Amino acid sequence: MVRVGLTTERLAQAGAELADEVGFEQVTVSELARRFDVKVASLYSHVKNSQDLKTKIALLALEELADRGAAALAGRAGKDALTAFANVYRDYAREHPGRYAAAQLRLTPEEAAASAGGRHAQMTRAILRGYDLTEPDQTHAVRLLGSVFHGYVSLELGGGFSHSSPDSQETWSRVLDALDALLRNWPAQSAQSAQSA
Amino acid sequence: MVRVGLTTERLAQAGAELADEVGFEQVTVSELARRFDVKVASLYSHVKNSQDLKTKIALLALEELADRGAAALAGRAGKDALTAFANVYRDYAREHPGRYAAAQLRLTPEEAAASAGGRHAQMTRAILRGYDLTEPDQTHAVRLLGSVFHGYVSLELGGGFSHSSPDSQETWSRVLDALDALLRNWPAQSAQSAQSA
DNA sequence: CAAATTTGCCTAAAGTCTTTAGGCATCTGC
DNA sequence: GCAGATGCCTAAAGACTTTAGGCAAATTTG
Repeated sequence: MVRVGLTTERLAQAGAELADEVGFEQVTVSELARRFDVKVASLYSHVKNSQDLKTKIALLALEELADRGAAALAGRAGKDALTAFANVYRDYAREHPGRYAAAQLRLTPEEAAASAGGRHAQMTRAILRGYDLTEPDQTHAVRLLGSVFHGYVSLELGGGFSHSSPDSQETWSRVLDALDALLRNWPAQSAQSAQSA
Repeated sequence: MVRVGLTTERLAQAGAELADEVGFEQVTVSELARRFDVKVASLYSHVKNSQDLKTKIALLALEELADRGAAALAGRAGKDALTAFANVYRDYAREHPGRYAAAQLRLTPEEAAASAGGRHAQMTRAILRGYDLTEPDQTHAVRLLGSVFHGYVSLELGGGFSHSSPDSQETWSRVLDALDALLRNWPAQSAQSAQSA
């Protein structure tokens, strides 16, 4: 009975690799046990259940993504920062599709609070320092950027932009141009949206 | 042995309702059988397997969404069309979260071709008729709109915008204002993105 | 209208994954 | 080196998936 040295962290790490290989949906406690050449029940000392394992993979991915974002943002401002940060998301999703899917897992409020989610929001807000936005427009813009990054990457990963021209890279560049232009020239509230608000 | 009259369509329909109630991930052939008060194996005459069931729910959702989009677009143009179409996505996701999740299922190229996906793209392109964009900018804009709609709705559904001010409705209105402004004033390709392309 | 055929739902069974309970061997600290 | 804690094990039950083969109800046909 040789001990292989399971820990929660190693399981999350191996789970993340598994997710990238077979897809986050296909990550299973059983498959993970197989990879460690260990019986399934053994994992339950380190992980509460299957959901818990998935949550830990999600938290890992959020941390990695936040670390990369912070590195990309260091010493950059304005459009340069915007582009670098956006590319972090896109590149991460392409390199680690399973982890990226994991990062999309719906967390409970407590898990979310303990996650790197706050860092992500802070970093997005930091990008906006290079533009001239005050509250509440800044928050609107943070949410817009999050939506575009996530939405684009997620559609691209789903194959939405393949097999059609122009290629996805070109659109991505132009979308970032467009966002930069929009942030430099953020429109005042329209009469229409004023009545609905 | 009373026959309850199972058909593929009724299964997809009931599956869609189940998805809205318990979440798309939790949709299971077994649970569906229970709801029809029928043995599990009986469903396998109407549906190839679990994946096939999910695909059929996804196709149903895509059709419904396209139908609503078409209705919303009729007789509208410009920002009016943009807003109406965007609200279709958001409202559908809020009314039918399970179906909306289903619509995000990754389809095979054949399934995708047979889906309402093409209608969605056509309708988004129709919105842009109210703005002065020529190819390839039109395609870039189609992809941007898809990204924002999907990204926003998906983050909102995940609870990303709750418990913080301003409320999500206000941001949504301002995001649509911003997109309208952007489309009316689409930026030329920047020097930066020109070199990368 | 009855016989023949098709169709729909059934029973049975095997495989996989999840999760809990309890046991023994291996480490750790004194 | 011993006592206790820890780590991985066996065993077992419950749920979902999927296939194979059967009987009865519906439909087609003469």
